[in-house]
Formats: sequence, C-alpha cells, structure tokens
Amino acid sequence: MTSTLTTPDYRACMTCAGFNLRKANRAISQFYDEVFRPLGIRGTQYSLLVAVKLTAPVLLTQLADYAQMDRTTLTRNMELLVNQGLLTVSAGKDKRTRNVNITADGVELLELAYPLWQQAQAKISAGMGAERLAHFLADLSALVDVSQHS
Amino acid sequence: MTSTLTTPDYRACMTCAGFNLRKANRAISQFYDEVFRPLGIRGTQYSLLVAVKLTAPVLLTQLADYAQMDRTTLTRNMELLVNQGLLTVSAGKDKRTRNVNITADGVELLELAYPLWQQAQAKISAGMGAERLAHFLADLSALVDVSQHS
DNA sequence: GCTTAATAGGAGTATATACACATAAAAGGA
DNA sequence: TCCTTTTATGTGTATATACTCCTATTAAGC
Repeated sequence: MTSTLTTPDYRACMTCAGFNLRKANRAISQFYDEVFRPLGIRGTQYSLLVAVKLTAPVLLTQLADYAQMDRTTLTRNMELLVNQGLLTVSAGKDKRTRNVNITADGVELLELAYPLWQQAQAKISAGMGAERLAHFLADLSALVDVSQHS
Repeated sequence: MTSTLTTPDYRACMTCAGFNLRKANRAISQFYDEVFRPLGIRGTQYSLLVAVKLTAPVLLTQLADYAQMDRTTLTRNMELLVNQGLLTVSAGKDKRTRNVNITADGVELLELAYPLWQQAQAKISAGMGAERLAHFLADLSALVDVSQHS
C-alpha cells in the first residue's frame, strides 16, 4: 500500500524543525526586544548596527551576505536606522553601489546597548549552560547548511 | 575600571543567540516555503492548519496558547486561510468567543501537504542526524523556557 | 567599439509578527 | 441587582521578511 492510502499522523508535525524554530524565534525575539526597549531599538536593529560596525564601510550586498539576509530585507531594515541617524548610505565609486556606514550617534547608541546585550547573553548562557549553548549554536549552523543544500 | 570604560568587542555578538536564531529561522522558513510552494501555502500556514486539525473545534485564544503565538498574530495568519476556504471561524456559545475549524478543503490540502512535509523532515533528519535533531529540538525548548523566565 | 551578460540596487506587493488600545460580554462581589 | 473586574476578541500601527519585476551600470566577448 502507498502512503496516500494511510491517514497522516499529524502529531508527528510537533517535531517539525520549522515549526519549533519559528516558535523559539518568536520567544527569543520578544526577549531581546524587551532587553533593548529602554534604548528604543529592537533586537534585529542591534544586530544590524553591530554588523555594520564590524564591516563598515561595506556595500549593501556584502552586508546582506554577511548577515545571510535577503538584500531587499536589509534595505528595508536599514531605512529605519538611516531615518534615526544611526546609519548612512552613500553612493560608491561604482555608480551602482551603495556604501553603508555607521554614524557617531550609531556608535554612541551601540556603546549603551552592548552592556544590555552582554547581560542578556549571560542570562541565556547561565540558564542553558555555556556548553549546551555552544552546541546549540553549532546545531543552528548545521541546520542552515542542511536546508540550503537540499 | 568599569565596563563602560572599555571598548566593546562587538565580535562577541557573532555568538548572540538571537542573531543566530533569526538567521536560522530565515533559512529554514525559506526552505519550508519552497517545499510547500507547489500547493500554494507557506510553512507557517501548514503548521497552522495542522494545529487546527489537531485541536479543532478550538477557541482562538486556546489555539494561540497551543502554538505559543501572539493572539493577534494568529488572527491575521488565520484570516488568509479563512479567505482561501481552508479554515472557518464561527461564534461560540459565549458571545465573546470564536470557534476555529478546518474545512473539508483544508483537510484535503493537508493530505497533499503531509507527504511533502515528511520528505522535508526526512531531509533535515538525514542531514543533521536524527539524534542531533532531537537534541536540537530539546535545546530550542530549553531556550524558550530560559527567555521566558528571565 | 558594440552588443550582450552579469551585477547592484530599488519598488511593489504579500506574509509574519506583536504591541497598544478599544470593545463587548461574562463573572464575581457587595 | 449593580458595580467592578476579568476574559475574549478586534483594530491600528509598526517592524521583519522575501519574492517578483524593474532600471541602471559595469564587465565580457567578439
């Protein structure tokens, strides 16, 4: 008999990697958003500011590769930070390209945000255990690889 | 000296649980969206249909608890499936409540989608190893607990 | 040099997500 | 019964995300 003749056991979907990853992503994103709320930024925005700080001056597409984020998503996310004066986007030599930089205000904000991030990371590390957290991060990376080579 | 006098080492943020979880979430969501694209639904929508199938008839807030999703997010996500005739939302005895159900079309679609999900899950399980995947899911759950009790 | 490819980016649209605020109905207490 | 509180839900708004289609510019072949 073929699988189309059997009734699916949908309870198996409780172990779906996508479902559980999205669930955790929602919880963790809310956690980090709350951490950074006193500074008026979200977790995503902190990560983006850090990425620019570490790579600037950087082209839009290079930054998207670095953060493994869709180029158009990055554009929309950066727009908010540009409007707040935390990032700048300027034309490069190649007239097609855009250079992304972090402003003095952006760096100043990052210096306030970093201790908050450290505390948050410390809570997670303490709660899970440092070794388990390290394994978890490696598993996340492996999962990304598997999903992109299937 | 206090931490405010030292220059932050932003490279440490490459181990940020939030950053890496969001990154993996983007990759995995794209993977599942591609899996279900032939059927015209997204990974999130498959998960939601399964959740309703497993719990129907169910109240909106109960379903939100089950999926650990914000109630208003659920409302918006369901709206799309209701418009496609895959779910129904009807008034309950208590005039405040809404009963969520899956339609015959919804069940029919699920039966086509389930084998696709099985194949996707098998790919991930084979790529990571079943045992590592099981540990990973447990870690995700632990992370959610830590983030919600901090 | 001219034509064609590849590259960098933007805009339109759609879904996923959740916070703040508002409303209606049920439950509980005096 | 009436007042207060709790509960269930909807709406407005904002961010995060990515796909499709489009334009401008550069690089590559001939």
